[in-house]
Formats: sequence, structure tokens, C-alpha cells
Amino acid sequence: MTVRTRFAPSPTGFLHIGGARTALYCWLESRRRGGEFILRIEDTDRERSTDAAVQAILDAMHWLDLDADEGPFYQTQRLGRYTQVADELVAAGKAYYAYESKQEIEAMREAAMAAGEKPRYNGYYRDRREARRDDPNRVIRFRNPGEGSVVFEDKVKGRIEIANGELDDLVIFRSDGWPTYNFAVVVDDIDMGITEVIRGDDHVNNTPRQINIYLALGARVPEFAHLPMILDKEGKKLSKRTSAVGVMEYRADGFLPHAILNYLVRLGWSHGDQEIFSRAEMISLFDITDVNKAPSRFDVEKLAWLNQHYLKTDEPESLVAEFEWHLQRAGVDVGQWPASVDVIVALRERVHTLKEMVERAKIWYGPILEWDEKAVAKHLKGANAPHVLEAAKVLLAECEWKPAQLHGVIEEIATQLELGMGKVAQPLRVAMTGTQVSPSIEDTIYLTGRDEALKRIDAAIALARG
RNA sequence: GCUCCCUUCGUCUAGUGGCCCAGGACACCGCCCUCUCACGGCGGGAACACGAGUUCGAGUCUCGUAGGGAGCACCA
Repeated sequence: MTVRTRFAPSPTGFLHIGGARTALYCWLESRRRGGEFILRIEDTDRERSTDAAVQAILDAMHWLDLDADEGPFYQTQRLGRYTQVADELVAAGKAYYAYESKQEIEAMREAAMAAGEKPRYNGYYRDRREARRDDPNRVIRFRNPGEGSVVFEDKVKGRIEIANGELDDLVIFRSDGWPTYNFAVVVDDIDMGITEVIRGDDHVNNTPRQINIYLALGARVPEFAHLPMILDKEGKKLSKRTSAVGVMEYRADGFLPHAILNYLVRLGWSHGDQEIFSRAEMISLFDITDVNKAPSRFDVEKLAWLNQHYLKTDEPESLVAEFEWHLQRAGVDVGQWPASVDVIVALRERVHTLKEMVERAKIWYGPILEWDEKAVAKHLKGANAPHVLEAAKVLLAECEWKPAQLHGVIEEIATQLELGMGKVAQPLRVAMTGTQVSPSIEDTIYLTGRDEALKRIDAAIALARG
């Protein structure tokens, strides 16, 4: 049988980091086993679902390049089917109408809690067979087995057993005419032929009741795998207040999609000591049964390390589009001097994110130069600085404008003036950037461009003498 | 409260009874390289939550304790 997995987010917000990992694991499991990956939008909560959120999730999935073979399917378009299945269940006596108001249910729950018991429905309408078609409180409840227990072998957590006595008759159709989550997922997963249900472990406790619905429907029960949560740095639930949670926020922060995927695949899963995984390696090596049971913390530092790893090792050309996306966001006109590829090559070993790269590259995209006082005092005020700058001014006006040739120019100045490389490079570096820190001096000069470099040298000479 | 789940360096993890006085990676510290910053190389500190038991032998098996998490909705 073909393996079919699905990612089924509810569109109540952006795709967050935990959702992205779930999606990745679903995707990987289907890919490795030659199966199919389905995307389904669980939008039955009409209050909280928004079109903007749907779009945000689709965009993020696309950016991460987690392509679905089918979908997106929308639960709101399948109402007829849910109604049909629920009616069948009622007709077969496996579900029934109930008419308590929300307040009555609430009172029932409080009474149970007060008595030190687990809050659950008391089954009042279980066998009353009342058909009050226009009662505004009418819901459909599933008749859960009262005896025995549900056992399933979770691919991550192992064997889980929950007594049916712990479960009550859950509502499968709300009084507003929409199905509830626990019912809609089961109907969908059956109809869509899902063989592996991979989701967050906040659903572990829902699984037994869902299995009972599968059984009542005479459907094959799929395999389950419940992923542990991703916590923040402090070990608390990830929240917007303490950390970035949206996948697209990480994009804005300058992370690469495959770096995020690589980080996520290693969060809760490993393959020996391997840290770096290409897409192909992830696909061939990942196995949902190897995923750890314990929750893990999200560590941006390690993500940053991976991000830099990819900045350093990817083909620079392949980074251009994403880099220019950031340049534009920063208000820089792309397409002018210097070429993005050259900037990337010069900076990729010095930054962890594309956002930082843009920050550092700004000195090459405009004539504005701020002079760092310490840098000026230390490297332009010395006795040698004017000579170095004058010599550079002459040689730079003539030479071929390529890093290798520029390197030759620096060496020539050093030889001529009998100075060490440091004495030559630092004044020039300050002249080019106004600071003491930049890529290699030849790259720095190259990226500045000849006209601008000469202007900056003049300015530096003035400063050196002033 | 009840049910279910989890527990190896600060963090992500390796480890499926002897190969472990616990290995790798991130972070941190030191040294080297060096035109600055980085990159890279080398080295360092740093963990089996606790307690019983099983066993010749336990990070690995069992049971307790402690701590953490999730669920108990006409939300997903």
C-alpha cells in the first residue's frame, strides 16, 4: 500500500517553527518511502480561521520547498461529506443527538471537578432517541465504548493504552452545523487514504477517541506518530513574546530555508554524529521511528551556525536571489555596483545571516561614510598613513580593477615604503570603510569601486592631515 | 484533581547490558594561522535527575521518588 502522510494545519496564524518541523517530518517520511504527501487546511473553526493565515501557511511551505502531492484541501468544502457520515453513524446507533446547552455542560464539568473526578459528559441523551430538529442546542455525540481500552503502537512514543472509561461521548457535530476536529480529521484521513498520521504530541490524548471513530466506521486505523514539542531557550512553550516563532520571521532575520530544514531535522532526530544533511540525505536517512520522545529546545545559535555553514558552502550564485530579497527590503537598489555574487563571497565567512550581510554590505551601496573616531586616530593619524594613501591614490587610478591585481598594488606599496602589510592595509581599510573591520583589503577596495575608492582616499588624506 | 507522556554536558544529541571513569556538534575558554574581522587548525572545561532492585556487570532492564510537559471544549 502506498504510504500517504498529511500536514493539516489550522489557519489561525502563521506557520510556526513547530508546524514546520511536523510538515518536514511528514514530507520526509512520505518521500523516503516513495509515498505521497497531502496538505489539508483544517478550517472548521469559522471564528478563528482567516484567508490571510491560509496564504501565509502556503507561502511558508513554498519558501521551505515542501511541496505537496495533493491539496490543499479545505475542510470547509467538505461539509456535505461530514454530514453524511455523521448521519450514517446516527442511523446505525453509533452516535446520537443531545440537547444540553453550553451552560449545562459547563455546570456538569464543574460538578465533576468538584467531586475530584475527570470532567466528562454524563450520557443523559445516550438512549433517549429524541429528534428535536430545530433545538438550537442540538449536537451529535459519538457513542464511545464504555468498556475495555484502546491500545495503539505510536511510532515515536511506543505502546500507549488508554481505558475507554477515561473517555466520554464527544461531540462530533456542533450546534452551529459544523463538525468538530476529532470527527473531521478521521473522516478526512479515511477519505484521503492517509496511512501515517504524524502530528504534534498534544494530540496523543485525542488518538484513542479517534481510533474508536475509525472502528465505528469500519475503517482501517492508520499508523500514528506523535512528535514531542519544541520549547524555547528557557524550556517554556514557544511564544511570540520570547522568541521568533513564525517561519517567515526567520526569513526576515536572514536565515536560509535549507538551513532551517537542516536544523529542524536534527531537532529530535539524528543519524549518528552527522550534523549536515542535504535534501537527498534527509530523504534517504530519515525515519520517523528514530525520532526522540523528549521535547527539545530551540537554539538559534546552532541555527545560525548551520546558516553560516550553508552561506559558506552553497554556490554563491544560488544565494543571490535571497540576498537581493534582503537588499530590497533594506531599501537598496539592486543591479548596481557591486555585483551581489562578489559581496556574498566577500562576506559569507564573516556573518551568520543574510540580514547581517546586508548590514555590512551597506558601505558599498552609497557614498555616505561615517568615520569611526578610534579608527581614524589609530590608523590615519600615524606618520605613515599619508604616504600609504598617496601611493595608493596613484596606483589605484591605473591598475586593473580586480582583487588579484589590487592585492598586487597593496604589496607594491608595502615594498616601496618598506612597511608590513598591516601598516598598509589598515589605513586603507579605514579609508574605504571608516572602520577597522572589513573583508580582505583587496576585496574591500574592489567592492568599493574605483571612483568611490579614490574619493574616499582623498577624504582620508584630508582627515590624516587635518 | 484525573489520564497520558517525558528526563545523558548550558543546548541538540550518540548510546538498544560489558567497546563508556560516556562520543560528536553548537556555545564558551585558550593556543596557532593572519592586513582587521572572520574562516580554518589544535587543545580545554562541561552530563547519565535521585533512590532501590535485577545482574558477574546498568546510561542501557524493573519499580519507586522528584521535576517537567500535554490532554481532560460545541478549539484545532
